[in-house]
Amino acid sequence: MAAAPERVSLEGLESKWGAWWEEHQVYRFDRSKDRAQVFSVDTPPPTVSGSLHLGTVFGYVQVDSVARYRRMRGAEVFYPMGWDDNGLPTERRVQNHFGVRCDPAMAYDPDLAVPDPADDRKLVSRANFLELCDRLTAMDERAFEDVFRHVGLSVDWSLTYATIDERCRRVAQRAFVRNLARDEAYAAEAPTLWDVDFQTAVAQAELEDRPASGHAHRVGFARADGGGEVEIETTRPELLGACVAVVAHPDDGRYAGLVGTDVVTPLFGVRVPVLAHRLADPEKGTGLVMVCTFGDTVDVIWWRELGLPLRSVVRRDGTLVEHRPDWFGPEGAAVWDELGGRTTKAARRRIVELLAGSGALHGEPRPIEHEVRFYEKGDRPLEIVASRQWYIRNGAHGPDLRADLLAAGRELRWHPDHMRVRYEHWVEGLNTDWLVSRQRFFGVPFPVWYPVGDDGEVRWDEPIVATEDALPVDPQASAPPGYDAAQRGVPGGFVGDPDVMDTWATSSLTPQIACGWEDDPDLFARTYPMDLRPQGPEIIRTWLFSTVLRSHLEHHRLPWQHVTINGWILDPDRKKMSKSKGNVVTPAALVEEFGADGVRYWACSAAPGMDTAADTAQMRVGRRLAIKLLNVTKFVLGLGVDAATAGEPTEPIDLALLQRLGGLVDEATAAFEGFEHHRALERTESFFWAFCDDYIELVKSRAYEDGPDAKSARATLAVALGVLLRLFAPFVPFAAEEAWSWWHDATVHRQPWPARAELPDATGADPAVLDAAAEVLGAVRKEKTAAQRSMRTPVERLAVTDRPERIAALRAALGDLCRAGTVGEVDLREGDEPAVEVVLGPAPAKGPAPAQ
RNA sequence: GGGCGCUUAGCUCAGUUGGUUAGAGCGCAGCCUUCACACGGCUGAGGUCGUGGGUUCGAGUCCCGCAGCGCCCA
Repeated sequence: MAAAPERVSLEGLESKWGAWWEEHQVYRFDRSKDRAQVFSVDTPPPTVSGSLHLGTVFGYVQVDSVARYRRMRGAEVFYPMGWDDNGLPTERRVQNHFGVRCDPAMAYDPDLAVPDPADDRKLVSRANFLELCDRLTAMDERAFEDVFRHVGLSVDWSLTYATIDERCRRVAQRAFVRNLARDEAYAAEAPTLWDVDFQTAVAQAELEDRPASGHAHRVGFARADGGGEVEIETTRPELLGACVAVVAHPDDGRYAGLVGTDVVTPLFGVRVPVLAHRLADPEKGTGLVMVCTFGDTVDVIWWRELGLPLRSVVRRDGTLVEHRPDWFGPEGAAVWDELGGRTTKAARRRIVELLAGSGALHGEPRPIEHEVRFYEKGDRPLEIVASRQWYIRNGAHGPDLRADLLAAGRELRWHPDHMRVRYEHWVEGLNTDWLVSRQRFFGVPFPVWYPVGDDGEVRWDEPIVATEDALPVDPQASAPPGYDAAQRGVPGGFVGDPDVMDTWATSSLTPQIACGWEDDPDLFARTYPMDLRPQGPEIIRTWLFSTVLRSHLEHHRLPWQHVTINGWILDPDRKKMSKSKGNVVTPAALVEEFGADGVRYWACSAAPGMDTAADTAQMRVGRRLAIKLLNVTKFVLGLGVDAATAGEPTEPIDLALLQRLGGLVDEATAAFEGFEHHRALERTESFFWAFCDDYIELVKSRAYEDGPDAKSARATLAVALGVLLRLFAPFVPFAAEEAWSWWHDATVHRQPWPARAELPDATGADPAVLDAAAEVLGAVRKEKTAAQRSMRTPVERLAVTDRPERIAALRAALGDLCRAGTVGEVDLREGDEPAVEVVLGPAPAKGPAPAQ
């Protein structure tokens, strides 16, 4: 216990109390508590590639206020942190940071020096590349932890995990192996959305549509029966060589006679059928559309539903195949010599020239604006290629599972509730199973090998799945049971699955990872299913959905009871903050300027789900609140307040304050119970300022005196301060702890949350006593301000006319009112017209105030 | 095109089931060095609650239409 300093300050509180909390393990999880006593939080593992975004701090601080509240309510809070370090963002950052590219064919170099970014595109082996990923993420994780500690997140850092660490790899592989055993996961050769730059498959959840400029080309196809030409319209003429059919809507009378006949593609001379399908739009272009394998996802539907052949011309790097496809007619050969090997963009330009030269291009290409499908992290439009990929069933093709997942969404408690519909729309709109394999390096490998036949062919249909006790495994580094390492890649031997899991395939298991699923059954029983999943709105369809899915498949239950969704951070122009706009402020700089408590106050002022401007003015207000808290505490303690000698509140105005305080405690508690931290803060704050400006001003003179009246004031101040510091502790934990430390030894963050029952009995107190006194005091101040006089100016005469009950209430606080307003003569009168008359006296003498 | 959310003072936002005269903070203006606080305090000005209808004794609050902004999906 330290006495309040002469002059209070917020400087240095973050490091002082951060170190103290760590040393005393204030937030350490006590695993002797059982499930009913535990409140477990499934903290989002932030992507550790680059710098921490203010929006992340915003959301995490809100959650921390809830965690701190629960802890004070007596729950044992299970609050781990995780880092999401695997996946493409890290690979991309490693490539840029070190100037390297991964070449899986190279051998590991144990002596590889840390590459110099100036050596652009230096090739390194897969193992070396992964080491560089580990090196860089370790640096980022330290920086992130530092910021989180400085804003006072009350996580138990001893529970930290990273999505690429051994424990996460084991959980991800174990869950996958079980999915596989229950036929919830499967591999399939299928058309796949493909990013040609990253050269990896991407999932439905990672798509985004972007507006793009293009051209509509009218192209003539000859009728195979020699009956002239028909006209199709396409934005992707470079795929003409991949054309497998032409479709029209079944009700489109213009083509009723054409359906069922064949047409011939220009340039390549390939005979393709004209077919009817409901997805052909008669309003679009000519109403006839060519089907290619594959230009877009509708092509995939046509290909599948109409049983068309596969004729691919686009390779995985976004260029056209070099060799001439064997389905072309003789005239196609010369054309392909020009097109093969070109990028789709270059091929498009050339094929338009060729079509124009042959007369098959009708009119000029017409410029259009349309939506084009991109990988959300990608730079070029997605292609669709046929490839072998791993999938997890998600209800897209299973009505029972979909119904279960919809039911799970209804059972989950959403805050705010309207976020539920985003989940429902996503589940209802799913059209493919979840594609979980990625053709990348820094991720969790699939624990699967394949035999190689004596003929040298890989038996992709006969996977050898690792046993659970062997996990985690890297099939690129170890051999499957029954084989030895020398048999890798040789006839009669084996190969490892080359792919890694999508990041979400691991992070969809954060509840299992954090709670120690299978690895620590005792911990799991005490923490799972978890109480709260806090997260951002943009990852409902990815993280939230996939976590619900995995938990349903494995445990047949929700992974958590509640989910809170935080809002976006907007810059002062109400634009979403983003690095590309250059309007990002670093959280560390803001903590430096406004203090952790100031930044936290700003964050906690926002309701769940509410978009919020990055408003430094609000942070300044929070900083001021924190300072005020320290000053008030210093003042109250300076009166000689001491819990042991405080005595009992007896004065009507003191009892009035206590009754109001009880109401505040009820409100703040109810707000937190409903996950409305912002309401708890707002109510506490407004009570606090009225407490300072009115109540303290009214009673302070009395509190300096001796006798029972003074004791009543001091006891009330002590009780109120003790309650207020605890109510504020979740929001401004540093100032609250500092102030608390001046009169207590134990941390405020493990004190019991205030309850009405602990307050001195104020039943029957009239809260109007405080209201009336505060209002008349305000009238006196107003008069002094209007006369441009000091607040110490004596009031010669104060006359108040009001309803009888108001006059009675005022009389009960008259002594305090007169001292606070330096009032001499008072005239209280009952009457119908409320009025306050203030007659000011001469200015007080200069010099020190008389001793009280 | 569909869905969800938002629209209240110059700015940021409260306004819980419909109920006197719509609130707060910031900013602004004026005043006060007052013995917890100038990293302060006091006082004040400032709003036809986006818009048009409807329900009701009564609407910022409920219903319908429209507009603007944002996000998500197609």
